[in-house]
Amino acid sequence: MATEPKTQSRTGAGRGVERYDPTTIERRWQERWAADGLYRTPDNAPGKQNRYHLTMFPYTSGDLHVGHWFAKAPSDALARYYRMRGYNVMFPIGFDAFGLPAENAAIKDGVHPRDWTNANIERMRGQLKRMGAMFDWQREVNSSDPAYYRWTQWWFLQLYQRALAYKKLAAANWCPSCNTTLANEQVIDGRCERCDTLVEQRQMDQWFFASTRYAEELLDNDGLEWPEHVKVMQRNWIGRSEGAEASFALEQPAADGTDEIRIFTTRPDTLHGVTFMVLAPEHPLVEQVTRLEQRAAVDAYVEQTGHVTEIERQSTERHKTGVFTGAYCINRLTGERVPIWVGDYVLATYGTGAIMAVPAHDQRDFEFAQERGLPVKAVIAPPEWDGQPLTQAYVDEGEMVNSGRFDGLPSAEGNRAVTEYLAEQGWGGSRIQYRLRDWLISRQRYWGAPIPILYCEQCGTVPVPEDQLPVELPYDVEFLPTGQSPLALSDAFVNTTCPKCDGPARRETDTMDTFMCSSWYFMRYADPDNTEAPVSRELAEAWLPVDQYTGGSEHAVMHLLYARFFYKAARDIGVVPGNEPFTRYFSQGQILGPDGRRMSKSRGNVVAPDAQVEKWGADCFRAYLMFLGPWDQGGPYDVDGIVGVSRWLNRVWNVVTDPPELADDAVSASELRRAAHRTLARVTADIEAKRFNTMVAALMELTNTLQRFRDAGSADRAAWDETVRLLLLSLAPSCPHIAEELWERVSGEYSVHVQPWPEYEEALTHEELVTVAVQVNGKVRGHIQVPADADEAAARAVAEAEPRIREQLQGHEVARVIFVPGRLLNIVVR
RNA sequence: GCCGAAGUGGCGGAACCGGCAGACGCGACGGUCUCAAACACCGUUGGGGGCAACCCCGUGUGGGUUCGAGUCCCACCUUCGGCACCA
Repeated sequence: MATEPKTQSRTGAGRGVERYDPTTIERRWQERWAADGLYRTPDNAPGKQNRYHLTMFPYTSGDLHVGHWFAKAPSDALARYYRMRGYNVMFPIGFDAFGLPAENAAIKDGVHPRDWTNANIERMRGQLKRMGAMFDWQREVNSSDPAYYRWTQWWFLQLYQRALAYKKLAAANWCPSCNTTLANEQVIDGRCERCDTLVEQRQMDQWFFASTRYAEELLDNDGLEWPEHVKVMQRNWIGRSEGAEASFALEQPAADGTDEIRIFTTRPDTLHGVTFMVLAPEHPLVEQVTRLEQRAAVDAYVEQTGHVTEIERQSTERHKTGVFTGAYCINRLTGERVPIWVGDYVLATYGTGAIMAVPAHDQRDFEFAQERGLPVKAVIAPPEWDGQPLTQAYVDEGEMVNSGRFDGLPSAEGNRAVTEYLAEQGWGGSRIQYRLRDWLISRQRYWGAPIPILYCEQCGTVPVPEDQLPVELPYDVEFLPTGQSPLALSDAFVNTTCPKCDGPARRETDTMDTFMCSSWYFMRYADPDNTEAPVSRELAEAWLPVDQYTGGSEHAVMHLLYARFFYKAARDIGVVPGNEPFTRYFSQGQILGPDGRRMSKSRGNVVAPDAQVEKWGADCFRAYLMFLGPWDQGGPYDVDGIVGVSRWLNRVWNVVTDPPELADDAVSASELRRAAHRTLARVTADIEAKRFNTMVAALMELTNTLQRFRDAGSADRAAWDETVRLLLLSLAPSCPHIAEELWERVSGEYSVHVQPWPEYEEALTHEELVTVAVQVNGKVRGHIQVPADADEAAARAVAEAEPRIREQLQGHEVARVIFVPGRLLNIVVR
């Protein structure tokens, strides 16, 4: 039992027991668990099934915030529960250690990104350990460690070999504040996801991953046990459209021999209604087709649209600008001559970067045509159309008119017929288009994994041979706020020799998007020290895919989509089993400041977890975060509410360490055991459904029941012991320290965390006597006590014996009786 | 504009399949212990009425289905999240 000197409680407890002191017991157990390797997870545990639980690894910002606790504490409770359920559970942790803030700190404060990051890891590791989670620290990964990013580079080479990584010159999202390019997913409302700066477009030679090649497979997420809204967001992001591609003949072929404009449309049934074409300003044909007399106007327009920010350009409010090129093409279906315009409402990056404009049946084309007096030709008849010119675009389906041989067909059939006809004639055919763009991974920054490519004067683009990995980041570089990557300024890094011809070569100076590091970190946990491969096939099969992933929904279309793409590529490379990285995913809500707004230093509403832990203890803080509300909702952190959880844990402590007089007592035996088993049933169901708030409430109720018996002075010995035992076991996942301490005191055993999860007795989860509400005409008029298995006749007999009920029934005729066993009796009278 | 989620006491929230609305907490109020306090302990706490047993009203708004609706259906309002010239 307890070995340290007992401190006397103050007046309140009044019973001369030792007080609950979370700080002391939490430190002691954390040390003991670490010393014993209690949370080391073997790759194979005889007789146990492996189960992989994962919480997103934190970015090394320097301090854990309440959000980290909110994400990780319930996730830990879940992992601990499955461990008690008999699984060999892996619950690893590591650090997402590459990224911009480290480099910005270097520029601002003169600290090297590596030192800054490592110091942060050191601090965060301590904070994470204070949480008392069952992390297996021997599996820790650090994405900025050369032993890790060597494999990030290896992955790049595998993708390169399979032509899944390629370099192209394209308009890229450029954040002028971060001085780097961004992937599409990292631009939110035209602004940088990190720093909120307006994003510009720049033509740049950049590395991409061909994620669109997996678009169809990524779209298929039905089988995943993920929140529906996340699956919907991903489907919308991928944005599959079925339609047709069609070729329009240029009236005069371009200088380079191009003789057509290709467009994508989802409405081939409107092809006869084309009255003009629009090219995106970036479209290569703009330069080619523009006629002499329009050149000045077109050049000025293209120049001007280059200065429009992406957010302005994409605003639907903005009126549609454009300029005529002077050139024409031919609608092959009608032989009509169609003018070619340039307009920035057409996006260069979607479809072919050119559209056929059908003002009669597209709102945007209609607006464009109206302003310029371009003709509107109706080819789909609106219902009850009188043949008069349209005053607005009719965008719904209808019957084809003015469409020659296709007249009379409804839109759906028309789409098919026109597409087939285009294919027959060699003018196009059916096509599927995605909104998803290939993933731009080049970053013009230092603190990331260097792209393992070099450029040789003789051999061109040469991948760094695998045995020469990692391409290490040089430590000794200058961090200047020039907008140039320090790598580009480092001669020692840039200048190298070609592995093919031994001639002089220059290294690629861009680094990889840090989302690349986080796309495979969960594989590395399975085999963190492997020097031959990112993960061995054997261990990949032992652990992957992840059984339960938890993290914030801000990653719904970034990390989670990239990781899915990456896993499919890894599967095709032969490294991992299965098709999806995360079988189950749960997205927790966001914890806000006490004022209901996002916590931020500038708002002064940041709650520091360290202070909460110091004041209340880790168990209390963990349980309070679980108790706040539904985990997937999040919400404001109410600093005053935690005292309720603290009082509860004190009650748990007091009731367990200072039991009442114990004897044989049939009444308390029955009541206690029923309460215990009912609670266990609730807690079990709640944990599995991740309803931690009601789980804590159930545990509080059981504690209150125990306390009631303690205050009464006596209880049945066996039932009391059983109830305390069940309370501590079901408390263990959420409050591991106090559960361990009290478990040792009552049972003398170690550790509560290796105990099997108890089974409840079904029969004990129901009451023997139940209270049934008695209604007359749907209004509650009284309550009766009946045996749980009483039938309608029995319940009615008891009810009608009640004076109040009899009074209500007097003078009325019973029309109907509804009986819900164990709950309610409703007597309907006339 | 489109898609998704949600509106319940002073506050966070609970209520499995349509069956006693407000579990569990916070706060507030009253009390105990204390020189005094508290993160100690006990009690009360949706609103209104009644001395009382009790009665009436009440889950964003308006309608509907039902013996019975927070829960189902229709319309609307509000809030939050996502997407937004994607042809």
